[in-house]
Amino acid sequence: MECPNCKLNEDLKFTRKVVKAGIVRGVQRYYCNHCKTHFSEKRKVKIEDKNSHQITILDIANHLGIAPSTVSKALNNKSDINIETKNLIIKLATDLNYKPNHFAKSLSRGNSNTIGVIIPNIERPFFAAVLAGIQSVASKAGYRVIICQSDESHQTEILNIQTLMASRVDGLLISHTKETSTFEHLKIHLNKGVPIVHFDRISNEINSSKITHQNKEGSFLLVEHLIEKGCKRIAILAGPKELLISNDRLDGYLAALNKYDIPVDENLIYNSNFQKDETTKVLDFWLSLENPPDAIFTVFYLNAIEMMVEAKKRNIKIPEDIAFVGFGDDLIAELFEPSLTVFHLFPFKMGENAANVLIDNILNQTDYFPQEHQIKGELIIRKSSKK
Amino acid sequence: MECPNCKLNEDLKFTRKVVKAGIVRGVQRYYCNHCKTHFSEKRKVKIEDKNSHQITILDIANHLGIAPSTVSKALNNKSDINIETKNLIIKLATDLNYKPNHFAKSLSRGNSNTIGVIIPNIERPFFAAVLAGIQSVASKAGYRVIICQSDESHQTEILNIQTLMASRVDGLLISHTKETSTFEHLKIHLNKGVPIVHFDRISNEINSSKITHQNKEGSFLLVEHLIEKGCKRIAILAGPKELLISNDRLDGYLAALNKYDIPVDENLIYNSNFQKDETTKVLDFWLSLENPPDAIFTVFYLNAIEMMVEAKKRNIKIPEDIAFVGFGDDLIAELFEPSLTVFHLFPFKMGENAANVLIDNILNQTDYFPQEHQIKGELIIRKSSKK
DNA sequence: ATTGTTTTCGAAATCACTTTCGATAGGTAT
DNA sequence: ATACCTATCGAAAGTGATTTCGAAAACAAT
Repeated sequence: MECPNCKLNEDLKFTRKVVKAGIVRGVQRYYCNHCKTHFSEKRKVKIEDKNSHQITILDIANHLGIAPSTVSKALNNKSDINIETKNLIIKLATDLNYKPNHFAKSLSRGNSNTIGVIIPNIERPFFAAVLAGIQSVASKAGYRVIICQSDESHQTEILNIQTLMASRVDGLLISHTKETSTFEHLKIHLNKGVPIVHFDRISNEINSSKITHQNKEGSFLLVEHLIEKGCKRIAILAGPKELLISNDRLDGYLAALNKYDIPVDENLIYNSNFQKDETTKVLDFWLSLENPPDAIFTVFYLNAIEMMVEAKKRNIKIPEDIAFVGFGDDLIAELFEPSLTVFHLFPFKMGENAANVLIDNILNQTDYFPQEHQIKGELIIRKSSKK
Repeated sequence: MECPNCKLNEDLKFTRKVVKAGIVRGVQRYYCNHCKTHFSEKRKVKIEDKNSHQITILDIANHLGIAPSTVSKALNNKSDINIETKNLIIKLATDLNYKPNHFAKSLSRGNSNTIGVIIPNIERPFFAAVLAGIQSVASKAGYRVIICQSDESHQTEILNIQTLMASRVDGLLISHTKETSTFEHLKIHLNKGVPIVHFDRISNEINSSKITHQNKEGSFLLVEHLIEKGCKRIAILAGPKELLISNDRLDGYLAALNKYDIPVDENLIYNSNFQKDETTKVLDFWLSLENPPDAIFTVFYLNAIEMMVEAKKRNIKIPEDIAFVGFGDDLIAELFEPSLTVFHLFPFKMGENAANVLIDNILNQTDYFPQEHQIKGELIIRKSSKK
């Protein structure tokens, strides 16, 4: 091994006095006893390094013989700059195909231009549509979107929040899991000043902005429709008691019964966690009653489909024996036979709305106040309730 | 206005000699004629600044009286550090709830720990499931995921790619639009060293890794199944000619006909772009033929459902008059009446596989070679073909 | 000409982290 | 004791932006 220092000084005869001096990160280091200096094997420089160099504001500044700070001003529409130099800089920047480095920008500015979304499950068409709405608004406003799935697990939801906060998102859009009933994990961050917008599965324990459906109104309309069709014993498959929207929908049901003086039968109210095969059991339970229901309202439309499948197996005529209605809509609700009467939701619109509110909150961070919006739905009457 | 400098020196009598000196970024500046110095109104410091201070490696270093570089080594599992100091640092880091700043890390390291995904439409259950698979693998490997939708527009796809590259993603997962037939916009980045993995709608013009279904095999099985059921005139609703997968599926169809010596009738082959109402027109065209088909195979299962809806309106018996089979699967294919015979795909698995390949390519960036995988599918026979 | 005012520019600090590499204390053979 | 070697540490230089603020040129008014 030759000491590069001695070699440079042409003291070649001393290059033998080189000894090893440890290995650091996999590269051998040496010590020269002649010039009393350390050195290590040079790493090979990647060839691509030169090619893949991205244009920086420093490059632009050098080109023009000006300071990087001036370039920054030009590219960020700051007032403190001459219009001519500004145009010059912008022209060169486009010519050179300059792309700002988001990391440097975020590091320096302390924001990320990114919003985080937490949803229970991306494979549910409803949430996919919400996402699409969020994306469309966010990308127009120049925000990137990071999506996390909680998979209906409270623990995962907490982890997701940590991940997103570690990514320094500027704001958070969230729809809670079925399990979530404590909200401390969210409050901490809201208190730190990160705007939070709830959609669909909201929480009232947090002072966040909230986007909801017409949960109560929709239920009311569906049940009222059943009553008008002559149904007297209307069962409801409600959601988990933890979920606010379940209770809202239940309230709508109760309100409709109340308006038409129909007595409430506790046997006909079932709170479900939507476990596998749970709908079948509930259906059989209802069928086993002395006075079985003549209509079934499920708070989640797919459960109505599941129940109709089972009902058909049991030779029950729909809607003659039992009518069905559900909350939410989908192609399958339309094409299934009989097609399902539903309260149709507009998830894409909900996504757009939520993203708009969040971005508004982010921009007015110092003094924003939480907003609450409701997305209108629509009663769609199909065969499953046409007596 | 008092000059802070003179005030400090208690030359209070001179504080009047202050004149305005322009406005910069909205704050008034002044010039003191006594001490010949400029100054501006101090901005109010945000109160939250103190609260929201995130722990940095410098904080840890100061606490322990060591250098930040040492902390960095400890937190990144580098060898060049004593195990005891390392443990000390890690303990303090967890105690202080230290979260690394991704931006600083990315800026310094030159990578982002993020992968980009471009899909035509997040609302298609198939792509949603692929995404779920990608997410699950990526998050386990510590990668964030940014998702873009191309909305089946080639222009949007190009924009998406630019966005993702500007975000410095470490790798790209892409499924092309129906329109995409040129690939220069991708090649540029592949050549710059960004690993690319194609899934589902792949391209053979790029030297990328590719994950596909058993397109040819699946088609073959579906058509063979129809032939075994006695069908003689099998029509195919094929996809756009630009898409490789369309052609693969068409090839499978042709191979099956060929094997069983069934003549190919050009009238029974239709390349569709899946425009609104196109399926109805095609169905009517086929029905108007002298020799109408006794089976229809659609390359996209939803088209089969659409056609069955129309066929039922025309009092055609399924499968007696015409049998139906489709590529891809969904709850609706199972619950529609008659239920649809399909070649079932495993999109979640495809997503997992694609993400694994991409991450592998990223990690072995210097000398990786493109991989090609095929995800197995499954023939599921349902009522629509049970003659 | 003098004084007052605005506009424009750039040097330098900052953001939080990584990486390189010089230095040295301490450990083993000989 | 000497020669050789290893392990560990920290100073310093990036990484690519933004922001602050001093300075001076340019302009305007008296």
